[in-house]
Amino acid sequence: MGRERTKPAARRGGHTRRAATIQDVAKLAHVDASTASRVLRDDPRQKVREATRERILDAARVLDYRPNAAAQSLRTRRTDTFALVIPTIDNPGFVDVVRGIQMEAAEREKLVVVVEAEAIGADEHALSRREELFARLVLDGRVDGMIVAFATPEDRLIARLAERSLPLVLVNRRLANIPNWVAVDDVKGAEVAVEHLVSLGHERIGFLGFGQLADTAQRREQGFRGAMAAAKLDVHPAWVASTDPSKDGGRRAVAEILDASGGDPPTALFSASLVGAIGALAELHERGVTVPESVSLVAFNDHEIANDTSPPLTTVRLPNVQMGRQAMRLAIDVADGGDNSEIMIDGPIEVVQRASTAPPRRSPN
Amino acid sequence: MGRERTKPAARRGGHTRRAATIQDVAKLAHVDASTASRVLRDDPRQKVREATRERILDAARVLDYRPNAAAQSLRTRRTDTFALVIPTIDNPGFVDVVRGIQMEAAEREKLVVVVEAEAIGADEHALSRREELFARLVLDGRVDGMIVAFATPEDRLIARLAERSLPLVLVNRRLANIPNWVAVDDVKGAEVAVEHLVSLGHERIGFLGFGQLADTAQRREQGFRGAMAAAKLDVHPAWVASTDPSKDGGRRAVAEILDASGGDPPTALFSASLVGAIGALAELHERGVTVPESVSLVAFNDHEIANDTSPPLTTVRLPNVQMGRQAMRLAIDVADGGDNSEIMIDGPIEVVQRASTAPPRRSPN
DNA sequence: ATGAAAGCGCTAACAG
DNA sequence: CTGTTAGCGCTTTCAT
Repeated sequence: MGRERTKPAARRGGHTRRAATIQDVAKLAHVDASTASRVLRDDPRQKVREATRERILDAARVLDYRPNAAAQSLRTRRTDTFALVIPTIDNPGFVDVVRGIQMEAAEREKLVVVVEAEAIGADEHALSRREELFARLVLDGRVDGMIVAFATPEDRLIARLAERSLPLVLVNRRLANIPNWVAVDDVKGAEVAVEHLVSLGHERIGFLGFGQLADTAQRREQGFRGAMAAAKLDVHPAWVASTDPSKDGGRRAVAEILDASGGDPPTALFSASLVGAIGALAELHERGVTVPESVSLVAFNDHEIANDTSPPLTTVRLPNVQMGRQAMRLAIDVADGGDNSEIMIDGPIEVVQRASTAPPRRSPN
Repeated sequence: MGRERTKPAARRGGHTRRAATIQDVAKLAHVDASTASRVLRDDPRQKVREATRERILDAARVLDYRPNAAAQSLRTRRTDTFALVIPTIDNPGFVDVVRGIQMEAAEREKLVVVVEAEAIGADEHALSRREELFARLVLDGRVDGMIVAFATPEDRLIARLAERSLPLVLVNRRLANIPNWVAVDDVKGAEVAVEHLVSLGHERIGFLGFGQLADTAQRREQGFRGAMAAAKLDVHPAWVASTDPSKDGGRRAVAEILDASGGDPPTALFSASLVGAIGALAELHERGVTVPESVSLVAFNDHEIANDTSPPLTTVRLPNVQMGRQAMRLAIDVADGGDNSEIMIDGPIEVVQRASTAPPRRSPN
């Protein structure tokens, strides 16, 4: 690691004039601070004469007044800030959800602290560091609530947070003892994928599962099996593989199925994960199995990246942005003392047809 | 937008017992709050008898004491929190930088608020909403400083922030009047890319430029031209195109070059952006131009996604994680009253050879 | 080595 | 309709 070329510089980074306080505003407007406070937050419970209000507003404008967040939250015990915990930023499956959360937050004038759990590290000290960080966020009153997305159920942290009975919302994950969650309909998503393949004429359909520990994984498999049964199709045990939700996991899952099914491979595969499908594609390509000619592939969750693989991947798009928005709303509600709730997003679930799915080569009939 | 299936639930989301304050700790340890404070922050300037210290520490442990962040920062005027502003989370070029920033922050026990500028919206009210959000972050004392990454120079916001002389660090962007920046060596990165192509035997090399307004874009072009000159190669004007840094921009840039160069197209292209290169690849594919047989393509900035295109993209990898870490360090330094500095990251810059580059078909000689 | 006292900037009863 | 008072939880002189 090279030494950087540094050019120390001119001025110091210090602030200039001290920021105006509400006292300053009050003084300038010839009123008491409490009156200024009422006007500035337009407190609905208290009437203020129009002339006074004007004077205060003017004063605030003149002084460029900004309320001090620390003082405000020390007093009110609210920060208008929420923590969002995700495993990593670098997963196409998360992007829309994060976006939805941030959009909703922006509109409701809340701040979002994104904590990337993986960034905290994976060494031996990482776990305690992570706990420490969570503790600081939550227990020190820096946030009004917490949104945990795509958590791994192993995570003891969630359990510990739940104990604290701090407003906590789970996204796309349901856990015993955590009363608040928002999820998309994984079962239906999987069904839609299978129905797409069936409508193309496939009858021998395999399943690439990921992260068995996550409840979403189980529901996707359940949806898969349900749709297969509904279509009166058998699920050959050798056509089902489960690994971890990564590109490499996708490769291994495909390898497993291909190796195990011998001369009797499926004509189509449903991957319960988009990154997994990308890995699967790579493995198929390496083995000379053409897509979609020899085997069709459809993945759960859509993202622009599906356009860039070869062939472009057919996917099932879930209402992820909506899920994010709803999660943020729920977090705000709960922080405001609202009731807990369990929310299943009822948005559109649709196939985004690209080039990786086609009728099976020898259309069975 | 369908109504969600909501199941309101059991308990309310309220907290349980009130958190212990430093007063509680002090009382339990039979000392004054000020003494407790000294021990708990292990203030180096003040000696405390070992026995007393133990008692206080024990009390804190027993009560599970956590300092209240708001009170602390109201008093000390520090939040140990920094804002990170990025255009969007969904850009492979940003991932490593964000990761670096977060890692460094975790190690230095700082919190990072990630603000995704795009998430704030693009409608007519978005700009003012964005300004408002920035204002709240920065001016309300919620953060000790701000890291702005990949900013678009148009952004008036930065200028306004600079006026406030709040600790502000630019990442991968240099702007007049902003004294703090951290950047990788774009010029060298571009040179390395060109040298790679030259070493393969290419002499007719085109340039896909992006986002002319950004200074990085200019430096990459400058590196390109410099390396071409150094290799005594001409840059045909028709081989240079500049669009916006998006997939579609990449498509258009390629189209432009192919259309303009007629029967005399370049044998290799250097794309100053990874997403741009992905678009370029798509356009080439659509036009039946094979990569790398008909034209080689190398992109600035590496990311795993480069493995998933077809063919996999050769890239130049910059020390982006290092840049992120350094940015965080600088932000902390400046917030601590340290001197401003301009830092050029001096890390490894290397070609990641994949399948999109090869010697030109008819090796010139 | 420890305690007493003051105050950061704001809001929320309570008076008037 | 507006002012007075008190205090959120913490740190920091200043005494002792």
